Amino acid sequence: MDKLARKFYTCSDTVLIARELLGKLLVVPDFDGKRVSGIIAETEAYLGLEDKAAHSHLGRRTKRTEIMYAKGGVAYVFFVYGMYFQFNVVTGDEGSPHAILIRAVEPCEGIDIMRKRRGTMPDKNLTSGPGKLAIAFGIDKSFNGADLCGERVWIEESANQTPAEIVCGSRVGIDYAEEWAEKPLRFWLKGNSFVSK
DNA sequence: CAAGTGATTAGC
DNA sequence: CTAATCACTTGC
Repeated sequence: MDKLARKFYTCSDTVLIARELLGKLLVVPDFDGKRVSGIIAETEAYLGLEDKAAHSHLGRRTKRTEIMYAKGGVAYVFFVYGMYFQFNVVTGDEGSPHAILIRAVEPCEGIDIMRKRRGTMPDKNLTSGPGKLAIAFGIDKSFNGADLCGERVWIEESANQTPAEIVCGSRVGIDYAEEWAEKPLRFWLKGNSFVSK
């Protein structure tokens, strides 16, 4: 399967891309070249300047948020709560700081590697949250800025994509964002058991 | 339900 | 410089 092309990330609306990412395959080859992959089951859109929940709200530009201003199709990885990395996809044109947080995936290839990284626990719990999937995929700060058209991490069409209904709701963990906290910018595959709680 | 954990940020 | 906060997870 081919990697999604640059224009997928730059030539449409962030909210639309957040929906389209569902059902696609997130792929990270490990050092052996062995693939670790999962079907994207849950995403959240963060909309640049106006979104009070976004790190780039009001054009805030710091060392951390700098990569959000890059051209779409690169990774934005940040560290939070002293323990967890969050994997985001930057979208839009250069200078437009939009991003999509990948909140959950359904393990596909390399499940043994994921189990090893996450330790003993039910498979249902391997990648059912943004911090968990970063651990399972071995995503850390060094992935920040990685080109999704490169060799480090990418997204491709899923071969046996079973059509599923997409539903939306409010985003989680952003109670500080006032009226933006309730906007329906979180999307997931209906009934998928890997969607975070 | 609450603690843990440390980078990041805003505010002196 | 210091202190508060945080796009979460786990274990009590």
